[in-house]
Amino acid sequence: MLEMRAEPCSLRILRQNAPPFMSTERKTLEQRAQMSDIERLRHSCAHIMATAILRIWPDAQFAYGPPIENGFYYDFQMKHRITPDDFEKIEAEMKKISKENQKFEWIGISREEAKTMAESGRLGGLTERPGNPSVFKLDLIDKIPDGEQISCFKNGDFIDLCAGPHVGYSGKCKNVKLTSVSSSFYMGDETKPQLQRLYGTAFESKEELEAYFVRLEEAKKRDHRKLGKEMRLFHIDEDVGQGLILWTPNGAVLRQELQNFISEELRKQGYSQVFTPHIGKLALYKTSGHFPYYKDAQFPAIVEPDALEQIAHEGCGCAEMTSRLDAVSSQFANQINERTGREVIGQDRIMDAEKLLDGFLLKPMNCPHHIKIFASQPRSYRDLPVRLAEFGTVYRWEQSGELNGLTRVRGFTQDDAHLFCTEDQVAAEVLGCLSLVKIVLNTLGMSDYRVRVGLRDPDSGKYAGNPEQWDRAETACREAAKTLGVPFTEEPGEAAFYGPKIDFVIKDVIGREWQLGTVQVDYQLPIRFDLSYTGADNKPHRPVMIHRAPFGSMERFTGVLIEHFAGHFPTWLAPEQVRILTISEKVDAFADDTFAQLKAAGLRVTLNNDADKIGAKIRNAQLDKVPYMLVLGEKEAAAGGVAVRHAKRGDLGVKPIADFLSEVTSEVRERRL
RNA sequence: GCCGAAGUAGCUCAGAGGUAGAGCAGCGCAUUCGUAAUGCGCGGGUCGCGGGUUCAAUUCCCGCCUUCGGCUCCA
Repeated sequence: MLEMRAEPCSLRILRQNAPPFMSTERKTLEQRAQMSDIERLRHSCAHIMATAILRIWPDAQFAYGPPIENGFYYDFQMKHRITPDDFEKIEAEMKKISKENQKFEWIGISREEAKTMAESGRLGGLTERPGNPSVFKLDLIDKIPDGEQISCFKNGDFIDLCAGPHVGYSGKCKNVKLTSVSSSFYMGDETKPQLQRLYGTAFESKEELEAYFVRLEEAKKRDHRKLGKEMRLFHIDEDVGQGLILWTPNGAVLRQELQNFISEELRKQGYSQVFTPHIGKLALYKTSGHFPYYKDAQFPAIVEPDALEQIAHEGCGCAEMTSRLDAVSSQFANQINERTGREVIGQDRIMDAEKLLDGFLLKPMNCPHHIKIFASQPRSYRDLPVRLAEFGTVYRWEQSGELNGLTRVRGFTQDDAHLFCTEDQVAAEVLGCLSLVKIVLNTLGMSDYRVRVGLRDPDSGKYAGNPEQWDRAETACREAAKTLGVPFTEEPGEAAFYGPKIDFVIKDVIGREWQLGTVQVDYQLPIRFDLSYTGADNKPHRPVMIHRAPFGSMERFTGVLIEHFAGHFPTWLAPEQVRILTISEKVDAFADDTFAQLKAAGLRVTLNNDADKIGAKIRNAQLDKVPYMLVLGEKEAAAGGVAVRHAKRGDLGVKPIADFLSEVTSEVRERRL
């Protein structure tokens, strides 16, 4: 699961969840016993796959082979590198093993016996393998707590360290298919050996197996990267840079409509729109605490031309420049440490003021800018809450291997806002944020989501702020989550160190989960920036900050949305809402007139008066996923009507233009699905 | 960043040590047609980039870039 480190600030960017099965933690025996039938089957398939691999490559050393959501895998190490060309051979061997109908037998052994078997290479092998000890099994044995029964399973000649459970006989495992091969680190640890990971899937019946691959094919058809290209929604260009999205005209319409929608809701909820630049001084992020702690995840600092010339003149090297950029003055350090009441900036970062280098940073988040807007004038308790909203573009240096279409990018625009309020207002404001998220998701028909409430770990002392404050904020989050009417889970230890949070995890139509929106309560940044407002008692008070983003980012949300609708956007979002299709040149004038009327009504309409036949024009419009097609021929011209065809609902018959216009414009205005 | 695979026309893809081909899209001409493809013709590629081997490289080798599948990461 996601690890929540002590972060100084803010909107955790919305990431796909690590699937729960990635955890290599040992399961308890009780958890094992709860394995479902299908998991049991797939886990047994992993053993059969290992057996097959060993028959072909006897040197293979196996590590860990669990069932996963849609199948199973086994991690192993061997000289031969598996490629998809090997799948057929391995599958054939697996089928053979299934036919042999080997019994899965449980064997309980002592720790000593287990170690002896592992050292001889017998454990996780078909025979003893002198000189090739089962290194991973040895390590796994060491991880089994003292006193716990060491459990093995044997099928045919293959004996594996395994807590089970398994199916009775390998004959059950016949509907199996290998799906992909990749690599992984032992125990998910980058410093440990890199293993080959072979994935497969298995089902009880042949029909289910086939249906699974059909579903996969369907899923591929709605991949936002494929649809994005086909529908010309966005483009990523090598010369611009990886992970940097170019929103093409069609995609820009989609994004603009989404932003208009959010903006309308924000106005209703009393937000103020702001604009801030894409960069800010390094000192700003030193105050917030983001620099240099997250340096690896940021684009490098931008140094002013004069300063650059100066240090070049001084013969300053890269390493020195970096440390001069990272450092702070003792005055700065004292100030921050005093405000927070802890030594958040160590002595090692302090440098003489004249050696310090300042520069700019492409903003990795918007909060510091919004904080400075809040702090730009004296604030009274009567002004609160102050709600500052911005579609703020941020830049983060994501690892190249992580980039993915619209869902993982290096520059993205958050539908961001920061709320500054009194302690007493936190509950109501969190509630307001959640209702906004709910409106957004409902409007888009995304009903399949769940909510995670991240609370503090009661046993940890890492949290900033006082316990009473935390209790109130956590209660506020919990109560707010309850009002959503959707299942939510409370996850202790998942809070940010500066405050509790609520994350929205959205399922797309295929069932994949994505973390999008988030609401976070923050007690820490107001302290670091020494924010205050004047209370009714005429004394300064510390405001509480709330970070929130219902979409998360325009990029990721759009990506999810494309897949959610499979490209068939509701009319209000469709880049092209209506296409007029003429049957022959004889109706060109009528078509022009109709086109002008729809255009005047504010619809995004195009006219296809090519010499193609009507069947071809309809086909093209269908493929372009245009919601409404108006077929115009001599009949319609004579009657002053339009023959309406909807991309999903088919032929809707002929109706007067005025009727069609009022229907579609109200559909768009109401943002109907 | 790590492991593996891939990159040929706008798109989907075929091909092979002797400087490339299909379908769709585009353009032109003909057709004037009633709810998912009218016909004929034409244009279009430094075969991702840079080196090397060779008489000859898009093809073989090396490096790089990008994409894909994972891993790791994800303020």
